[in-house]
Amino acid sequence: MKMSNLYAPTSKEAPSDAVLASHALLIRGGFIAQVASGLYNLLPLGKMVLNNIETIIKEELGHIGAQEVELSFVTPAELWGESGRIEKFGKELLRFKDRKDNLFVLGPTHEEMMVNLIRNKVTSYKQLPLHLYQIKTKFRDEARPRFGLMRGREFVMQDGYSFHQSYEDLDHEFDAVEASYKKILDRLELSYRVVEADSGAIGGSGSKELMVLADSGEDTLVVCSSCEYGANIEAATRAKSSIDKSQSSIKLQKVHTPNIKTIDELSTYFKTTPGRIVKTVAKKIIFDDNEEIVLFFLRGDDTLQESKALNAVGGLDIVDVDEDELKAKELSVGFMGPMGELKIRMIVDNDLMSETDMICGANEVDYHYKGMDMSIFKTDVYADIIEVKEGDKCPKCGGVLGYKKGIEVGHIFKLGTTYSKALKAEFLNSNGQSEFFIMGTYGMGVSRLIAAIIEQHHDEKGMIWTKQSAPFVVNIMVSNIKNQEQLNFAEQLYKFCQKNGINVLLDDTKERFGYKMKNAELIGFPYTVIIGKELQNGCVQLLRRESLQKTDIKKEEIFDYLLKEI
RNA sequence: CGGGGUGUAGCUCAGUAUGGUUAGAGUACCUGGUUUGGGACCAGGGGGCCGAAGGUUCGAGUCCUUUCACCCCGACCA
Repeated sequence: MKMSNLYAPTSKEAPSDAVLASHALLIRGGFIAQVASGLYNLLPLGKMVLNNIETIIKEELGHIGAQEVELSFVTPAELWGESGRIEKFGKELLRFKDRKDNLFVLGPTHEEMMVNLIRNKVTSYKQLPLHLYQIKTKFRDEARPRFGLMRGREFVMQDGYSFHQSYEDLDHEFDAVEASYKKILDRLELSYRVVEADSGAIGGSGSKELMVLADSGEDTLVVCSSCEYGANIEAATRAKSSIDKSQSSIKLQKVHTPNIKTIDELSTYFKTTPGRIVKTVAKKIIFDDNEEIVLFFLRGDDTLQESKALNAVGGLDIVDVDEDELKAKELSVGFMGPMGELKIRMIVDNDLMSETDMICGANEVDYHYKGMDMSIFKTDVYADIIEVKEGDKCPKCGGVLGYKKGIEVGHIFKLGTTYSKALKAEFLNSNGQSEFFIMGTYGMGVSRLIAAIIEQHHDEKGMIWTKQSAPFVVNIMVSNIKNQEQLNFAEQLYKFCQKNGINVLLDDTKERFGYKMKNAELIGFPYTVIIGKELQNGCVQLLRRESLQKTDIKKEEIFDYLLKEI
């Protein structure tokens, strides 16, 4: 490819609405162009990078026996009715009707379609396991698309679905996909972490996310500094805290605490640590057909993790409660607690189990109890509902936990029979009995990976592509194309690269040296061979994008040098 | 869906508080010339329904009403 033919409109200035480096650089480098909110056109350079990533994914998934298919982007709404997700997905599903007035949905993910593809066709355990995947445009009408390719409404995803006759077999495939996904990220030279994820309302027996580490990431991860443990903050756990519990014989006692409401005020007043105070958090939980106020109890120095809280009660949504609603339940802010005849559902954090000598609200203005014993609760109200803090102890090794930010580029999920049941997809086992398929689902955000790579590989001058993702690995730059000697040598090297399978671009534009250099740095070719004034001394220069170091190389040696280096 | 912000040349933005020549700059683009190792210089040139609709006024980019789009924070996100 010659630069003079390449459609890559670059610009010096960043678009005013780009916040993330990846977003700004992709636009400045002429990789993408925005169409509307969350919709982007991929230009030649962007498409090349996407192709490169897809090639790696296909190679790696091929190694574990997954087969590529391509399902229709337009999907019949009936299927979404069968699984019940037409309601659950809500407005995120883009619906429309065809000329015959049939309702359709643009596919946001393809569980239903994939189950439909194999049901009544895969009918025997002898045909299992089966892993089918596709790399395909998805559409989700997100409430708030943002950050360029990071969170678009239309995006490219690799989505795989596996079918099994046993959970052991699913576990096997799950591990194989994890290994395969890690290989893909390794080849893209990304630094990442595999973390435990919230399985959410769908349930299932396990779910992991692959997180590319970047400060700009939208997810908060809890990671251990001394072992491999990592989890999304929505799913992270910790070792039980070791609060000193020396005294246990103190009797329950009501204490006048005039206008003392906050955990800080209470710990000062009682001369104790926040960890010995029971914090009461009231939330409204939305269910399918009703809503309910629930009290959550946790240590004063902990905070409620809303996803965990929601999972603990099995609701759809968790929202704040206003003071009037609390008063209607005879609760008052600052003095709420578990004591008394409250007809309210209560959930207690695991960490409080079997504690004694705690302080809690008395459900009476200006009063608290001390000497409270947690044994008043039955064990079935306990759940893990706290948000792990930095500095907490690792549940695996006891090491120190800290936060990191991550970009979710992959999610693997043991689905079980959720969809096969809903869509009545069965096979006959070796005893001739009918069983639902046990499924796994695996997704990787291909277009998001473009952004993720840049978030991890860029500097103030531009993008820094890795060899496997770069649109072109070598850029041959002719300093002055009016110089016939330079041009001739460049053409010679260009042809040599092409013949030897090196992905090469020849910058034969009429621009001046400075312009070409800035452009090469912006686009981020891993290597640029500068053919310029040093040629008269028999030398060319090799610029490495990552270090920005220029090395003089004898012109007759550059050929072998490139072959060796790339 | 709540809160905030912005729409003027391809791009980045002035101009709008206080209405008044033909709406500006930088950059990009075209032509000619000079330059040629870090986004060059000189001269000339093209490019605007001032987001859209309605209104007030002798007169609207500027004031009023409605509306649309885009961005940010939050909620949401298999």
